[in-house]
Amino acid sequence: MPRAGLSRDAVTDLAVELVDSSPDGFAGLTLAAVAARAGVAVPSLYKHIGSLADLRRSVALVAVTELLRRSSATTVGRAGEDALRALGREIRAFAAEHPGLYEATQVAPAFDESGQDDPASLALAQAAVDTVDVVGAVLRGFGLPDARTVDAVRVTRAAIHGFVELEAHGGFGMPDDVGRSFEALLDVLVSGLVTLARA
Amino acid sequence: MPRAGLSRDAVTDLAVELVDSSPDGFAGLTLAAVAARAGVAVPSLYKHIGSLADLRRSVALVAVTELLRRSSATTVGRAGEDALRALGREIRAFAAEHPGLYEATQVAPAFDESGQDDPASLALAQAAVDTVDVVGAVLRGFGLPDARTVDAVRVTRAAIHGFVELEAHGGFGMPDDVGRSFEALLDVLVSGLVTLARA
DNA sequence: GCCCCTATGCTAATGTGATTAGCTACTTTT
DNA sequence: AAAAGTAGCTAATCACATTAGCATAGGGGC
Repeated sequence: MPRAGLSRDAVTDLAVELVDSSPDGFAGLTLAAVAARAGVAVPSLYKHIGSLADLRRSVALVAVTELLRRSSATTVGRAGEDALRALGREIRAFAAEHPGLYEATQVAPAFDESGQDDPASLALAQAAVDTVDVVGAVLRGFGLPDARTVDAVRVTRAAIHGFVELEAHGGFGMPDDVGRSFEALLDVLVSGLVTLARA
Repeated sequence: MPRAGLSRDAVTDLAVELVDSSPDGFAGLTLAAVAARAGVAVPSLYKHIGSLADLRRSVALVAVTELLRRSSATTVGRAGEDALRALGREIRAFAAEHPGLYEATQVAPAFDESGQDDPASLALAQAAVDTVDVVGAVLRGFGLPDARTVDAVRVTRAAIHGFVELEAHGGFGMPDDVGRSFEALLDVLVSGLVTLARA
């Protein structure tokens, strides 16, 4: 029996491909499906990953890392309203191109109450924090009072995430152009944040 | 063997209770768990429901119907900004009191491409439309041009849903008061929609 | 009050998926 | 070339959904 030459990264890569090509998205991530792609029996995967939950977190780390990369890339050299609009569009584009990965972006790290958190979960938590920090940096240009910054970051994340989620799950039944509605969301966000900064 | 006296509604009610009390929320809805609560063997449930997916949609119908009821109740007699704030707070409160049901609210009706949609799915779709219509009615008070109404409804739904989702899934890591951030979301929404109406 | 019929419950069996245990053989190290 | 570790395998177990087929409870008709 020849070896398949797998590794943790190789398995994760297969899982990432699967998640974005499966009609079930992130929920379609099963060990059976990954093993089939790898040309290997299901239990063989356990030589490289600890469990399905572990693999899910690996995929989540890839997802958050990529979202962070794109978020950073699109906002460097921009400020204020310009940066916020670019960030919003980039997140929406990421979700459109990688629906499974976008879902994975919401996976929580494993909290081990014994304090023995695994490194992958720590990395995932850190990447998530970094991604939120990008939003904070983008909002610096709005001149919000320090006491309101956390609120503004939450509002921004909520608005963009909510839109992308509803869009991805077919939550918009009307035939009207969704891209236009997203621009309206950005308009509302920009003018609302400007008002919030004045309060 | 005495009969358990089940019915479609009784099974759905048990499922509704389960979904809100299970730590796994809507994902914790399994036939095994429902059967245990009913004091019945798992296959017995099939006398009352068609499948797990069918039961999920039944729960979703209960959830959307209740959300619709509360949304309507809290907005009657209010208008404009007042109505929008009340609606937002009510949806957030519903999600806090019934996390499982709030999740269920996002379940899509079954689309049978043969055109043979079952009545439960039609009812679910109708209830969902009615719920979105409440948002539309609330926004009437903002004097938006007709061409912008759909955008505004989408923006409003996205913002509120996104916030509630992130909050429910522990997406807000900072220790700052989340209720205050939600009020900020409503502030941003109100001032943003007013601006949108002027554009 | 008795019989029949249907609805509601059951057990048994199948399929999918995750996980663990234990075996074997490839590949690298010494 | 032997030793050692690693990466694959099969077999078995567990949870859950689903289907098939059986038994009976309990109400409607006589």
